[in-house]
Formats: sequence, C-alpha cells, structure tokens
Amino acid sequence: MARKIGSHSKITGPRVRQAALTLFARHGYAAVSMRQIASAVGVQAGALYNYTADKQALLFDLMQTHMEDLLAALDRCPDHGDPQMRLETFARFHIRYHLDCPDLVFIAYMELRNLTAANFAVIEGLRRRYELRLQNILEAGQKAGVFEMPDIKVASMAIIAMLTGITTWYREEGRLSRAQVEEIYLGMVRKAVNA
Amino acid sequence: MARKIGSHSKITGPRVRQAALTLFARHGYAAVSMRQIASAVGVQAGALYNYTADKQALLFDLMQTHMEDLLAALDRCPDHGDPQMRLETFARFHIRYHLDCPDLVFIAYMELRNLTAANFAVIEGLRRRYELRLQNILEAGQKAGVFEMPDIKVASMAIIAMLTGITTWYREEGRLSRAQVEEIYLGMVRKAVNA
DNA sequence: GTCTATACGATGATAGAC
DNA sequence: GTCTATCATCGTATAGAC
Repeated sequence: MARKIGSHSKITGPRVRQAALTLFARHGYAAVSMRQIASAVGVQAGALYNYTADKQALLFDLMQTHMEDLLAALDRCPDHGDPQMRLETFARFHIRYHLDCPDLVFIAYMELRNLTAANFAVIEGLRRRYELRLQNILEAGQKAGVFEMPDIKVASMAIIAMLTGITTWYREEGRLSRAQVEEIYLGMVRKAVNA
Repeated sequence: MARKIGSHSKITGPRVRQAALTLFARHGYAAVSMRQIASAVGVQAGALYNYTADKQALLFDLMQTHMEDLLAALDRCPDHGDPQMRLETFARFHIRYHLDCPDLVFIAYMELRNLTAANFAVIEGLRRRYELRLQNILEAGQKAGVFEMPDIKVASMAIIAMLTGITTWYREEGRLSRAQVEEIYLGMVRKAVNA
C-alpha cells in the first residue's frame, strides 16, 4: 500500500470535488468540515488547499460547473421548431438531467445562501438563463396559438418547480420507472399550458 | 434601562424561537451559532439553555410546531363535500399559508437533514399526513368521475411542489398580487387533474 | 503533492455567582 | 433568569519538512 510519489493532482482534484459534492448534498455545506472532506478523500486537511483556494471556492465550482453543464446540455437538444415539440423536449430533458445528478441539483438549490454575494450573482444569472429558455418556448407557443396561459413567467416557474420536485420523492427502486414518471409529468406540463 | 428582576420566560422564550427562526431561515441551521441567537435576543449564550435543551431541540420545536399548525389550519377549512370545491379550498389554503410564513416553510423543507433520525421521523410523518389530505381529495374526485389523472400520488406530489414553489419567487412588492397568483395557480391545479 | 504541526478564533454546552 | 467564566472540541487555513 505504498503511496505513489509524484503528481496526483489529476486524480486527487476530481476526488476532492466528488467527496465535497457527496458530503455537501448529504449534510449541507455549513455542516461539513474540510477535515471531513479530506478524510473521505484519504488525505490530510491541509492537502485540500492544493486543489481549492478555500471551502467557498469548492462550493462555487461545483455549482457553477453544474449550471453551465445544464445549459450546455439543454442547448445540445434538437430544436424541432414546433413549440409543442420544443416543450416536450425541454420537459424530458429537465426530468432526465435532474434525475441523473440529484446531488448537484440539490446543492445548486439548497446552498445558494452559503455563497458570497459575488458568487451568488453568477449562479443566479445562470439560473435565469435556464428559466429564460423555457419562457422563450412558452412565448413562441402562445404566439403560434398552440399554448394558452395567463402569465408566461408564472407558468415557467410553476413548470420548473413541478418537474424539479420529482427529485424529492423519486426512488430508483420505487413503484414507477423513469419512463413512466416522465410520461405522467409530460402530460401535466402539456395540460398546464393547454397544449 | 434597569433590567426587571424575576421571570421573563413567558417573554424571552418566544423571542428565542423567533430569533432562531429568522436566523435559521436566513443562514441555515448549521451556519448559525447559539451566540448569534443570544445576541439577537439580547442575552448571553448561556441563558438560552433556560428555554431549550440544546440547539437541536430549538430546530425541532420550530419544525414540529409549524407542521402541526399547518395540519390543524387545514383541518379548520370548510369541507363542501364536492371534490372540486375541496381541491380549490386546499390549493388556496396551501398558497396563502405558505406565503404567510415563508421562513417556517423554508426551514421545514431545507433543514430536514439537520434533524436527528428520531426527530426526522416525526416531521416526516407529519408531512406524510399533509400529503395524504390532498391524495384523499384527488381520490374522491377520481371516484366521482370529476378528476382524471394517471397516478394519484404523483399528481399530489406535483401539485404540492408546484404550489410550494411560489415561495421561491413571489415578492410582496412584485408585479402580481397574491390574489392574481392564487388564481393563476388554481387554474393550473385544476387543469392538472382535468377538473 | 502530501504530510505533520500549528495558529488562533469559534463552537456547543455547563458551573456557579448574583 | 441571567451573568461571567470556562471546558473541551472543532473550525479554516497556513508553514515548512520530506
């Protein structure tokens, strides 16, 4: 079990982020100590500072990377032009992406208040951009006469809250499969905008 | 400014809980110290332990009282028998109650992981009872043929998530009044179950 | 790059004076 | 019922050996 000498930064760096992710999601940012993270990685607390400026940067990196990945993945989805198809694509994407990385989603939502003001502004901006993607779809559908809703912004927030809520109760071993859940929620999304 | 001699427990007790509520909601349970709470109340940290066994009990009391008040208030709503009316009553109640005490709602949702296992079980039980109230309404409506949905439990979770989500964006000084928001969401709830 | 050692303040909680 | 004083522990972060 002799420890290799030399550079481990390519390996240890990601492991630090992974350990922080898991621990932050489980216990919350403020409740997790650098010593705990170090212990999960198998190094001493001091060694962590080779990979992050401080604890705050660790949290911010996780959240920023997550939000940017989310936006990039959404933009990689095919755009069929038809608002109804675009809404379906958005809903399916949102559900799948959120079920795929529940820890990141959880942190991105729960730990906003533990960000510094400057970091918070960055994450909030990314979140706005994501919400705007859905609002654009709803607007296009309303103009085309295929959606009908009293308020686009409210509808977008309601849809996102509804879909994201899946992560609070869905269990992989549960009664329903992902595909089933996806269909049920897609139906509710369609009905919400009278599609 | 002479401090009154004698019992202040009737006054200080609630002030301790109020300070804890505000601070926990703003910064999170783990990030708030007993000294901060004491400072907000205007006493020394040691004095807090006349009103709570420890920090955990402070959190648990807030959450338990909130959930029990929520259930009791819901049960005080009139029951018109008709499932459509019952659903409307539930939705309006949920929106109003949650907008009335956003701090308690926020804590009850965000601080679940900071509860001990035993305390968590109690709160989780109360939450289940609340969700069951909505499920009962949906079931009655489905049996009466006035609601139609693929899955009652999923529909209940989706509706609750959607409604609770209002607290994340609603601002008293914002573009929409409470009444407007209530009507918009009520419409979406009805459509979600084909009422 | 990781270790040990350490700085130094903050933490939850208690004891005893008043 | 509140204070002051205190305990033991833990917090983040750094310095220097290897």
